[in-house]
Amino acid sequence: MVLQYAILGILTGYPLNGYYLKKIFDGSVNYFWTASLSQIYRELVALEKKGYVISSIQEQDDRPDKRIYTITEAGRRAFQEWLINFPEVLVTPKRDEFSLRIFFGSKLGKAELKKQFERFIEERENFTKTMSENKKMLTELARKKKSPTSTSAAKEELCMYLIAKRAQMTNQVLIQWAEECIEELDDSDLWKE
Amino acid sequence: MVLQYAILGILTGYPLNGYYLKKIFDGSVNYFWTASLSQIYRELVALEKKGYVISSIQEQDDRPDKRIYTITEAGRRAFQEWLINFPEVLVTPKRDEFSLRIFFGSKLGKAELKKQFERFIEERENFTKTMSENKKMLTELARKKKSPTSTSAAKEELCMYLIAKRAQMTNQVLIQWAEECIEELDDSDLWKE
DNA sequence: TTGCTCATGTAACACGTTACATGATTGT
DNA sequence: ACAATCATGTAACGTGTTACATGAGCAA
Repeated sequence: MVLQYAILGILTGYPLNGYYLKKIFDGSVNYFWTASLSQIYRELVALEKKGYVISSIQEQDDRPDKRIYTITEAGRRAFQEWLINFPEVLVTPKRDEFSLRIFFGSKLGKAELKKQFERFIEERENFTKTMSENKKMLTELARKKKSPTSTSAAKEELCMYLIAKRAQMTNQVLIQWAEECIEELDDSDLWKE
Repeated sequence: MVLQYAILGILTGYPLNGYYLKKIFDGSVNYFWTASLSQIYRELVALEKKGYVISSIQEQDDRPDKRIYTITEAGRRAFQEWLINFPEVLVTPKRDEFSLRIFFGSKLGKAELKKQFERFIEERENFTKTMSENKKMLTELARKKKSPTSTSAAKEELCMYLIAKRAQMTNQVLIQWAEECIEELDDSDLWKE
């Protein structure tokens, strides 16, 4: 359900094929909602069945043909309705294997634990870089998209900024957390290795 | 897969029935890995098929009978092996409907957006309280559990502390983020309402 | 010549959610 | 009287992952 609305939300801006939709996903929505390509293809088919999108084939000579999905009026209405009905209970299942492993980490060696925290920090620092690259992609896309008025475009930018800020802030605090964990391990004399 | 190891990890400490296992889950692992009761029952059956746990019925007069699951030697080995083989690629799918809705929030009114951020802050503040209550439950449980040595018990406590700290820190930063979002909205003149 | 990107999809399986069924006890 | 807690489970459905199949163009 939620994934379908995420897809509809992206399609309100511009018609897209599944493959490229996934690219946009990876550069934006992906920070808070992940989806695989096969999932996206499946949901696009489901959305077309519902009449929320229509597809058309765009032939290409050098590359494989594209199936372009365009949102319908019914799709726009459905998306708008979903958005307005902000529910009290939201979907927030958590699946963080790293935390789980650290939670049970007492059976791991000190060196191993430290190594994992260091790797974690590295990943988070890479994430910071990836984010700024994605930002470029999104601003490029924003230019392609004709917004009805400049105010609504500015509103969209604000919302994206707020979400990007969240990603940045949590990323930052996680790096700090991991650094403190390493310190904590260094200060601890529970391991003899 | 991961859920099965999470369950095994808990069962290394003490034999439990599904219902109470879920309670412990909600008070600890739940911060980074959620699971429903029916999922836990299903995985316990799967674990027994694999020979990683064995169950026995504990009859009760006043309450329904309990099916107590005890981890086997094979189960302990499987868990230990899983833990040691810290993979490079970890499971971290994201499903955060709140962020998704805010991301597409430009079509929402300013008042509505502010309301949602305020609600978000409230929830986060409740979470802080819940955490400290859970902490009490966990320390009670820790007393029931006989750890082979005091050092390993202390190690376990350290790991739990590190994970609790993570939950606290991210929670804290999310409250700060939401407060800044409200400010940002207040400062903005993009809405006329 | 090996692997990546573009491009679409199917099929099988694994995992997660929701609803249903049952029923005693305890607290408000 | 009503709701919550304790306690276990099944069944149907919805969602997510992984592997497979196909194939051209392009860069190292």
